[in-house]
Amino acid sequence: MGMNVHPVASTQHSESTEGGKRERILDAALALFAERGFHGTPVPLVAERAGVGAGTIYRYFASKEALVNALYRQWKMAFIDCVTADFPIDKTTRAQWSHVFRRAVEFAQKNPLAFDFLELHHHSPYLDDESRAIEHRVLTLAQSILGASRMLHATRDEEPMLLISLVWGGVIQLIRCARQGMLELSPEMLERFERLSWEALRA
Amino acid sequence: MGMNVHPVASTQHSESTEGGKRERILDAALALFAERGFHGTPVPLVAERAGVGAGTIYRYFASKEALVNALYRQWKMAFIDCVTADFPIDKTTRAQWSHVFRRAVEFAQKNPLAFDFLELHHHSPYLDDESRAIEHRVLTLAQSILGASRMLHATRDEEPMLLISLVWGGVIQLIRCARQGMLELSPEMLERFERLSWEALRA
Amino acid sequence: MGMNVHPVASTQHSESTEGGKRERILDAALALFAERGFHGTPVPLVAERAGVGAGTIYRYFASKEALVNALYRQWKMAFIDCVTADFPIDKTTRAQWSHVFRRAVEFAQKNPLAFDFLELHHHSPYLDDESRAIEHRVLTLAQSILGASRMLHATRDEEPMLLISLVWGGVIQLIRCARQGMLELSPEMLERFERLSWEALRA
Amino acid sequence: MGMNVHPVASTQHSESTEGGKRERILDAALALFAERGFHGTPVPLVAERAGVGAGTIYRYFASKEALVNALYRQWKMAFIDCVTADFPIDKTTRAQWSHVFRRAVEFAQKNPLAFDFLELHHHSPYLDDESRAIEHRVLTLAQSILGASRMLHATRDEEPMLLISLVWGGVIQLIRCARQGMLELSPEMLERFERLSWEALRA
DNA sequence: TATGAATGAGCTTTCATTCAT
DNA sequence: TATGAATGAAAGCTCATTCAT
Repeated sequence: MGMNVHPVASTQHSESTEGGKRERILDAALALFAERGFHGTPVPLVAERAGVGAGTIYRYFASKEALVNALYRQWKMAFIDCVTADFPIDKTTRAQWSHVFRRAVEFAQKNPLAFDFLELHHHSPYLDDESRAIEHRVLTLAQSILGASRMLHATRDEEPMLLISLVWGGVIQLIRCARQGMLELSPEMLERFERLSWEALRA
Repeated sequence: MGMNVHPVASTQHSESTEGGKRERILDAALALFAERGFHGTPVPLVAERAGVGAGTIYRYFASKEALVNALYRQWKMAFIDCVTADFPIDKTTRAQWSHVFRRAVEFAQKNPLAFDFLELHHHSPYLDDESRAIEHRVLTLAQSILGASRMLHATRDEEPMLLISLVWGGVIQLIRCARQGMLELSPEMLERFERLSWEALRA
Repeated sequence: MGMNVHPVASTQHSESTEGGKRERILDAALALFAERGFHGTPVPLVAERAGVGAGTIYRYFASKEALVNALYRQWKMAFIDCVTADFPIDKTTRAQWSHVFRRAVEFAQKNPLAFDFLELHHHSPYLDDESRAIEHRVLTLAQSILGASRMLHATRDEEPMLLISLVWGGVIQLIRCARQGMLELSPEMLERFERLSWEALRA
Repeated sequence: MGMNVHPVASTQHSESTEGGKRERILDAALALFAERGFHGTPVPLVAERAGVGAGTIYRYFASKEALVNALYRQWKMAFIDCVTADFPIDKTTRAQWSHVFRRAVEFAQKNPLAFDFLELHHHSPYLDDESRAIEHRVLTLAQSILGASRMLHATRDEEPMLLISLVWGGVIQLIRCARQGMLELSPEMLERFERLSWEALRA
């Protein structure tokens, strides 16, 4: 739960006949932007997939750029919420990393299109300042958590950005490999990776 | 040398007046595709930056897609060559990882546009099978090397893809962070990251 | 009175909350068509300014063209009524011209938007035959009056159309100049122009 | 002559197969803008009439607005040149007015579309500052000439703008009437109007 | 009766590609 | 061989009109 108050769960099916128009447009845009990129996706195609008229999109979003930004924010926030909800703030750093890792993988598995979209579009020129600001918040949060656990000697006495790069880049790559069929993300495999990445983090 | 026989060195300056037209076109396309993406870059703009006529591009490349594929292959190969050239096949796994890590970072620092381009475009719908095949070769190579060192108990007794994902994803993320100014890649920092990632790999 | 039974007085304020919807629509259309032209004015914008729903306009007017024609007729008639009401049929031609001139200027000053609208739209392709017929009636009237006074040697022994063109074109130009701020239409200035134009007409 | 160095003479035929593309576009735009207005004329229609591709227009003009401004300036300048060329600066004011009147009528008869276009579009919101500046120059010139002749007691001792409004508005109206078939502009008729308007001007 | 969300045809503009030079 | 003017299909977007409410 937590993440379920967001449109996360409701959006991975794409040709729904029910549902608000705005949501249908966002769903269609997610699938197409993830697959073909922003510039590679014509607005009329989004409209067709959403089952609405082309003009209708402009009743909900001021421009194609506004649409991609709305989409980006929605899913970035959903991802952040998913990972941070029920964060075991009073547990060990070990437990915290376990939580973050599991939630991130869970999000990517439940929302594969959203995961691809976020990976594909982060730091694109058409993202506005607000979208980029959200991006920044995650890093800041991660840095502060790791900074704290470093003080407690729970994690390695290292520059936090180095540790974050290693394990977070690792997680993203893991999911990508799985997406390309080079690896099957069985519960056992996930546990092994989680242990492995914790080895890289811990003091 | 190794990597120097490839167009690596000649391509990071972009307005050159000398040089073959084909190369000038590829250089211009690299800079523009890296910055604005494939669909976001008009062919006439590539021509202008290359200092050639728009029609000339079509004398060297059958289409815009052919151009991006040629570019992708060129740089992916250059990257592979850079990392694999002088590979210390007879040294310790530790030395091998050190070699790979240093070369990858070196490549990214010498060819920032190429690094961005490869990251941005991997697995795009307009890449053809041959381009994708090259992508695959790297992984296969890495897997076999790690498989061998696993046998020798030089690296952890783990599924190679898990280890590869972790450290390789880490390297890519490290470079990205540096590109965005969140980290300065000083020699010392690089050494620390290399040690860190080796810790994750080693038995 | 005369002209006051027409919607002349009620229409130069534009955001009225009272009043019939039809009238509010016509008022909004007048302001917008005068400022931006027919093709330059979206129907939804007319609706917004009129404070009605977009669909409501189509309950009162069959189409945008029907609206502009209704507007044209309304104001052309209002103008004709304004100029012809209380026409001193039994006075001297001199007095008659004075009346016409004063009334025309008065109309333009009281209804600047209507004056601009009529000037901008006369003989537009989207005006229908009926609208154009009204246009014609004015000229015919003027010609007959001037024809009569010519017989009486009150005005020059000239082709009436020539005299009409001169003084009527002059009046329109005078008002235009004033609208553009190139001239201030003080009572004294008006009197001077009236005398001048009479000099052009009189025998 | 004088005006013949400008594209005046060459532009009233519209479907020409010879001629520069830019000129063909301007000719087509003139006819269509004069007939249907700026907002009422789609760019592809201009292209079709000019016998060029739709995209070609944008090689010559940055936008539809740039096109209408170029057109406006071209013809406004042509008109000014036509009226001012060979201006009898050292002759009587009477001769000067005769010159201006004849040239203006001549221009309107040779370039009926241009005359309509200029009349229809003057002071439109899409005209830029430069276009408007040209507009202003004419008035300033006329005012100074009439101011001078007033000093010499060659014309009435009146506010120049009043006289200009009267006779210039008259000329425009005369041409309009002729265009609508309400008057035939025979040489004799023109001479009579010219005499009439001079009567209105002279001391 | 009145609405305004929805539409899709049509607008302005761009751009991958061609071809006369 | 190299060009870049020209193209027209298709892009992003607007708006006159409709119709379910």
